[in-house]
Amino acid sequence: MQRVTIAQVAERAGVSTATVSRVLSGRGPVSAGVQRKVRRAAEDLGYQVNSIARALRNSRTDTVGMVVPSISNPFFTSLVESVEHALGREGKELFLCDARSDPEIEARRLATLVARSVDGIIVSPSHGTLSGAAVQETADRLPLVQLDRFVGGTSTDWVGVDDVAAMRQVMDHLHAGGARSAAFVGSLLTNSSTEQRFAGFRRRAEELGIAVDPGHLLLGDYSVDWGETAAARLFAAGGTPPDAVVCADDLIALGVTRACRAHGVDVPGRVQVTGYDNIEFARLSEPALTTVDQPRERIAAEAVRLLAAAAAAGGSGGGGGEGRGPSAHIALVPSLVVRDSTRAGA
Amino acid sequence: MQRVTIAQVAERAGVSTATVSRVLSGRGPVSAGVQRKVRRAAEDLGYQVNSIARALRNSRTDTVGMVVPSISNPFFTSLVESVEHALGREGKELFLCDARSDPEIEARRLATLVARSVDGIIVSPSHGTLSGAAVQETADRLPLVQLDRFVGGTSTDWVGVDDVAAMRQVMDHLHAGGARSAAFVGSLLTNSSTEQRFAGFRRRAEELGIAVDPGHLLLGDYSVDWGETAAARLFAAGGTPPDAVVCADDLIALGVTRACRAHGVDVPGRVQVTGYDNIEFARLSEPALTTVDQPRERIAAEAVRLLAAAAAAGGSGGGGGEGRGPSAHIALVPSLVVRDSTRAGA
DNA sequence: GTGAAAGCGCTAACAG
DNA sequence: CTGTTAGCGCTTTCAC
Repeated sequence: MQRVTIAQVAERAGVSTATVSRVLSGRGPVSAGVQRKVRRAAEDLGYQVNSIARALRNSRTDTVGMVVPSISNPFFTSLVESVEHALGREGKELFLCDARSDPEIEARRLATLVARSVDGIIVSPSHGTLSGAAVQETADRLPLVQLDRFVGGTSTDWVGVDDVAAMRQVMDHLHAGGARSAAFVGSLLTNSSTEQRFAGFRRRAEELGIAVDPGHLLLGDYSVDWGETAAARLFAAGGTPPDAVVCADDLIALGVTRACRAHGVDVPGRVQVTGYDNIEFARLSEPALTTVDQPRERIAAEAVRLLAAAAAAGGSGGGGGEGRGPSAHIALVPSLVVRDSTRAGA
Repeated sequence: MQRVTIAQVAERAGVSTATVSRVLSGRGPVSAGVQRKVRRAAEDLGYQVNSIARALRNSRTDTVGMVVPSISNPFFTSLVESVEHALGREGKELFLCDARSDPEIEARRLATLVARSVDGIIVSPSHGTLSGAAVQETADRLPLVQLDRFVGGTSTDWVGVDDVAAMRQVMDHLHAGGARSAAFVGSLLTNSSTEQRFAGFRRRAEELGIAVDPGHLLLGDYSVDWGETAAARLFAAGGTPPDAVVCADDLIALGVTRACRAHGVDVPGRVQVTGYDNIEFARLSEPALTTVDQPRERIAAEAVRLLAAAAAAGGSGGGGGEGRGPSAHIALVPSLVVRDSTRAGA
């Protein structure tokens, strides 16, 4: 099965390849008659552009690369969906890569995307520092936007939510529900999400006079398993359990509520639990999770917009030294979704 | 930021572009000394291959395209992970597309992948008939393997599980747990998964003498919402609810158990519930779901193997008329995972 | 309005 | 062992 080329279409239509190209890409003046002939010939032969050749010629692939820490985390898949959606409106494709939460794999993926000449890259870096070098290097070569998470010491655009503001809402809600002490369960402080959320948690807890036992800061990873483990630790015999458990994401919160069920700890009666992200399964757990809803569609739309702007403003780097002005940091305000894992305010 | 080309490396190393190419792609004999010089130069300049140019020249992209019905279904994302993993071992990349369960979008995605000259395509067709034309057309141009779901009337390789055998296990287990009547909740019979699972359900129910009320066959879509809706219907006042609810996938089953909880129907006391796929959340629901575990890693590995074989056997078509022998249909046997949503056998 | 021709970056003959 | 050269399929000046 040989692929049909522009040359064959040209021959069949009795014109030059230049004309065929003009017709098919809709650029340049071609008489109506010739147009029809060419289209006809292309149709008959089942012609399809060879986007590789086109890309080589145009040095544009109409493809955007996206790298996420984990494709099995529903939050990221929904973010991917939103980005794909937003890109579709611009006639661009998405090339998706999973970094498996490993900065090395992530670096390789980024390099691959550069080699493939994608038009731009959207990345949610898996590590707050170790991802830095690769992200910066990539950003020096291509338009790049960080999404959700970001990495320190780089000068690229970023879109995400205001974690600190979100945590303020969470803590206020828990406080209104009677919480006077709280625990925080997150991942190791090696990515911006956890860092920011933890910072927001700690600050507002202090302001509200909510007690935080140093032993009640449990850092592991973003997984249900870790949530279960952490909860088991919190409610182990001996210590004094907190009134509330604030989780850095929904997966952890799902694990925590599950462990509470298993250990006969009433949620929200004995302890209130909150998540973050509002993944679909958050509403399905028993009890349904109170969580922070991230405006994915808007995050995605902004990211795509920034990427387009960067591309228009001239090939490389998002912000830093050359070219465009300083990089944009867009923090959207998320909203609290109150369900059954917390107590309604007084 | 101009990209470094092979020519610049050649100049810096004082050799020809051909030599550089030979060194960098590891083909052809080059003296050790020159090798070092070239690598050095490439390193200094930060050279990276332009895979677009390479692809145009080689007509090989080392990229495989994958199209799934829905990237937000955890089963498919885990399949994607497995496939990516398997491809990684062959030094190939994955280009992932989401068809949003729409055969038209699916057809466009397939066309795009062809235009992009991927080396092969792995697709789980969203529709049992409407996906047919596009899949066949694509298979005529490129090596293609169907995964999990398949479409009728095509002649391509396929890898998945034996749904009928799986359903036999499910029904036997329910029967042993005392079920004498059962309902089936699935998607519309427009994809092979539901079709096969339904066929398996119906056949074994008959053989075991399990009663199936015609009103207890509920077909909607693969979603939690539909599961909830269906369950509400089954337990609505008036009818006689079944002893067991067999669901065509875990999302549906999650919805069903949730609705049961909401309506105070005891699972598995009053009604047993089973899922299919064994997604991560299956074990988290209350009660944890009994379900069918699909051997994703093996499915993925087989698919990649078949694709490689097809590619080796000569460019196009998976099986059909020309070239290779008849197409392979590989049905792996899945295993039942018994948890708390069913009653242990007598 | 249309054609001829150059060239994107790379690799594979073919010479030497 | 290494260099020269042609050309993958497409777009785009530059002539006519």
